Amino acid sequence: MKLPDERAIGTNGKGARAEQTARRTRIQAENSEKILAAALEVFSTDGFRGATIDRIAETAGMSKPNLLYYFRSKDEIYRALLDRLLETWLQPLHGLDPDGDPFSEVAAYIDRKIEMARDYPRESRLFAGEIMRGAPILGDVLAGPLKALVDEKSKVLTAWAKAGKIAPLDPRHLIFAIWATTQHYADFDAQVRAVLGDGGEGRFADAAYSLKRLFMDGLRPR
Amino acid sequence: MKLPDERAIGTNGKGARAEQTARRTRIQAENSEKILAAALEVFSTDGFRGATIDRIAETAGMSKPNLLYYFRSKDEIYRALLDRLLETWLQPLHGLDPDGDPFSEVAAYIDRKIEMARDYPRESRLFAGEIMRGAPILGDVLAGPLKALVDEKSKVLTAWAKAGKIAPLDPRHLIFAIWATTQHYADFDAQVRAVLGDGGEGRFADAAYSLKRLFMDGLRPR
DNA sequence: CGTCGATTTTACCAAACGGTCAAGGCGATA
DNA sequence: TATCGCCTTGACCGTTTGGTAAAATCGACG
Repeated sequence: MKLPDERAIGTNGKGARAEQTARRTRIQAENSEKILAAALEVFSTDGFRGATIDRIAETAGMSKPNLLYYFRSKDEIYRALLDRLLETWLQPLHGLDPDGDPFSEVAAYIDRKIEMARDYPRESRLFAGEIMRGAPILGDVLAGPLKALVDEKSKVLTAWAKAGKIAPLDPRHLIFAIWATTQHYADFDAQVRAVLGDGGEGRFADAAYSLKRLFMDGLRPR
Repeated sequence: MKLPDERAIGTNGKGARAEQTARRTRIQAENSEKILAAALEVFSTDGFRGATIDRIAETAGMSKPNLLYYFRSKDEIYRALLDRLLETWLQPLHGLDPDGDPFSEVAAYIDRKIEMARDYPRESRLFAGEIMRGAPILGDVLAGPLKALVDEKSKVLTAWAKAGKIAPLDPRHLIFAIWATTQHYADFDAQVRAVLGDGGEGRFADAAYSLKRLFMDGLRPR
């Protein structure tokens, strides 16, 4: 998924100075990676406005002008981060198989989303921060590709409901519920740990188990 | 609920200059209110680090030095906001009645939380931002009063489960699920609107309905 | 091992930032 | 309406911020 790049208009098409080089070097690959990793750390906790280039540079272990040799601006780093995260982020929903068993599919989707909350909490928080400030960068992606994907999978869920295989819930709100509950364990980790108290070690496994029970059978005793 | 106030140590106990006055005036009440309202707007979208006093002052329609006559620092405004929000925020959970009917109680709780997401989205985002950056201010409150409240209500849910009135889910993860799904409609409003497409007018009512169905009966068809 | 492009650094800039200060304007009360 | 204390302001300060310019250094390759 490609983010629209306004640099393409009105410039020579070249980005940061490092991109004006004859070919991409080993050092460029390494340092760009270090910068993106550091930026993920900083942006995910301080948000776009609260993050500073100095801090990202410090976290990446290099000087600010050196960082700006690889990315022309704070904005460019932020966009690069979002851009390369998008695919990863939507992959689990893509995997929802219309031909599979509805309950296995939903359970597997919950499992994958909980794994992502556990393994990529900073990515989750980066997205959350972008959405919470009104999605100024991702707005078009949400209304375009994301909506399209949700619409597609909603049809699958509706078909399952029509076939009597699952309860006839609004599929979009069901998807929201899965997103919300799973990402909660990444975005609100501080709260989850505080409430669960010391340890809370198995919180992701426990969450996956509880959520699957909840989504399958709800609270009604059987 | 009172936030610890480190100003109390090492100072004369007086806060901003407006607090050194003989008694609280009408103008003080009005302007403090205007400032807190503006600060809520700014902090909830830009986060603590991203928010600036200038912007808050501008939003409140007054000069920066004038604002600083009522609050000594950015930090003090932020703490004041969180402090007066805490009670409001936890009230719905307090209302969960051990003597009520389990299903009515949970349904009512979901309804109240969705109402709050609809009516106080900025408050929701303010809290979310504080938690997402690791709860540096609210940490003690989460591990103290909040954990205590959750523990208390968890006992209620566990008792209901033991009596066979609801399914035996981990009560804390159930509470997390209710928090996550309801606050999602405030914190991720931009995404919800984008996915639902034009209108999305009835989204809060639809969400309340879908969530209650989901939490009651889950996906299993009956 | 010399060369030339790639990389890094030092020094710097203008604007924005959090916050202070002293002086002047205003409003409630007598 | 005069007074006194509350309120507001403009000017200012040191620091941080996003970003630039040019010189110095590095390193891959012939």
